[in-house]
Amino acid sequence: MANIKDVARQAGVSIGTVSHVINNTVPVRGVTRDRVLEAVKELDYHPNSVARSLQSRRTNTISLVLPTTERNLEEHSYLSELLAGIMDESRHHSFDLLLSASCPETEELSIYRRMVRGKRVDGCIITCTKENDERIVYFLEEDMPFVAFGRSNEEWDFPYVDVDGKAGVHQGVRYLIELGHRRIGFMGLPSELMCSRHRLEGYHAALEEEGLPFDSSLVTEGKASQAGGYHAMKKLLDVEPSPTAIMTSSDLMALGAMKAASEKGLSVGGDISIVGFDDIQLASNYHPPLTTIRQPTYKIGVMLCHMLIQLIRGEKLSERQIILQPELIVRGSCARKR
Amino acid sequence: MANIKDVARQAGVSIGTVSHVINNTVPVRGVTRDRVLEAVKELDYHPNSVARSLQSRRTNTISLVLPTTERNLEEHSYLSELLAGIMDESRHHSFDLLLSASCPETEELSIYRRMVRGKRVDGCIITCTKENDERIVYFLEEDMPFVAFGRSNEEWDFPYVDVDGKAGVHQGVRYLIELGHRRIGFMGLPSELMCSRHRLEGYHAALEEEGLPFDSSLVTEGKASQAGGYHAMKKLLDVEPSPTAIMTSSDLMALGAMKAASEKGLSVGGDISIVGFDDIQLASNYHPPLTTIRQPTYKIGVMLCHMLIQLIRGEKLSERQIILQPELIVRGSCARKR
DNA sequence: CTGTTAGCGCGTTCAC
DNA sequence: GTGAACGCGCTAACAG
Repeated sequence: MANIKDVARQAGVSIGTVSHVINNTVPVRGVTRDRVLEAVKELDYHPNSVARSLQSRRTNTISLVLPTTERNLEEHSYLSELLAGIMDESRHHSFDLLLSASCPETEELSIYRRMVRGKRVDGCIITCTKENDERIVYFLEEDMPFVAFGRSNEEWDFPYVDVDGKAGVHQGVRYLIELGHRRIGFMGLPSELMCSRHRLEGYHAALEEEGLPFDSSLVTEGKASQAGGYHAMKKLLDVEPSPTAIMTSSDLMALGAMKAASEKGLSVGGDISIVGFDDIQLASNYHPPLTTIRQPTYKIGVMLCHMLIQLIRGEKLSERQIILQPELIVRGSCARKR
Repeated sequence: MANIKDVARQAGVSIGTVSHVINNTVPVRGVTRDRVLEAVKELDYHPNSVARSLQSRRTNTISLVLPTTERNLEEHSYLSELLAGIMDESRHHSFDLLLSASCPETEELSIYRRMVRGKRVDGCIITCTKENDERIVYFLEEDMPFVAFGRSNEEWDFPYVDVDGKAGVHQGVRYLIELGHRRIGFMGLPSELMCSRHRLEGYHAALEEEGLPFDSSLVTEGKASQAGGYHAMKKLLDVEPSPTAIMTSSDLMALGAMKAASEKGLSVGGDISIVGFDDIQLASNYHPPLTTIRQPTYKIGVMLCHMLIQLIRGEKLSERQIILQPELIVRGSCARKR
């Protein structure tokens, strides 16, 4: 396989000259230039990206790490859209994407250490932020460019994009209240997740705003999967008096909840109302179509990636912390209380 | 950031020795060894993977390229499970995964060229194979290790894992026939995809086996998305006399079809029967639960990755071509014809 | 056992 | 404008 030396020999010039014409780093005389270009074509020469990285100390690669607890990605229901956004944007800037999942067995930070200290990537994107998130501490310590999908400790200054989950849930619950519901259940996420708290706050805020009492037996905590929603729903339906409406924390949970409700003979969007969160592709095509809180997931992916690349390039971010407002999408899974 | 030289200085040994203790390439005396290890710890030294790659001509990275036509990954409904399988297996072998999507705008092969000639990765996984697939030709020409999820031209010898789509569809259609259906529609995929043909063959084979006539107005071709299934279903329901059962080529299509049927006032699993293909997570949790042909997607991901890594390591594959048998999973979306 | 040295392929001064 | 030489951080071959 041809390297820069071969091209130089073939073109009858020196290595330096080849490098210059390839990278447009110094003007080269037309004739010489053409000779080089021709040699490049003839030999089908492509610069060795590894050697380039070694020299330039830049890999042109970013890393996305999914915190995974199970042997599947189901909980990351927004993944395909987020990925699409990240990939489109990174390709647009000629960056590659290294995808990893932290596994249950090995210590989570070890994977980052390998990436960061091993100079495997120029920057990282993380999701599912927690309070006192050790990944953030690590990146900050190491001065590694990164952006997070989600907030963490308020006193920390780091770049992130997040959705105002509190406002989103607030909207959803208020909508349910407007429909006449008084006993409204809430399906939360694992409490270590920051977004879990924000969404719970939204639930509290909406109840308070409307002067409704808080009943802890109407609140569950579980994974953002269908299984999670299914089990949570079973629990909520056993409460007496049982809720007539449920605010969930993810569309997948909502689908699981719908299943549990159907199995109990309840008609969703009739006997019981359910609101999702995310607005994944499926939501609008479900039966009944899911009323949900929309997150612009694709766009978030684009933003995250764009911010990270700016960071890597040493450019200043116009906004270091971005909080997007989600939007209530009314479809068919909710009904006026009867 | 510390490099091998710093460690050597700190430990009072030469860089060669440091390299040896790190890589266990040559036995080193206990005392020296310990001194080195201590220095490594003190400086929090991690070998620079780029430099390593340059030297070893191995990147320990594999690449998965998704052929994407749209700005999202919806058609790759099996993606999250396939990815999970690939990631688990690659991590298990300490390989990283570089994820790319070919975009509509740029020529598809250019992305591979950059990967292959630029020595960016040690091997590739491709999906959605076609006839005369130019990616396969390229990898073969370049002698680049790769495995495909799907077959291509029969005369080509390359490693792949595939599912016997013909047998799968055959099973599904036979099942529908056994339920008494006589007018059975088939939703195919874009015809350039190899799996599209195999599945269509299964449809033909089943009809023939049972002596049922083929009616081309009952066959559609479209994307493996909900939208694709939705539109296909609308078309099929307009045919006179309309089909009482539909065999689809993907679960997502089936869900879209179910939506279209519901909108027409048809009850799925009652008035009309629908069979999916894939058995994604959602299938069993849908309402009604989807009868489908199961592909072991996670396992396929593991196998693909494992084969590729064996190839990269120069090991012999026990099986170069693997065709898995799919399995009919009977759930609630089909009923006896009435 | 340990140290020295020559590349891996490329970008980049600095002379010419 | 162009070319020679050095160095990025590491491994491997060879000497000691």
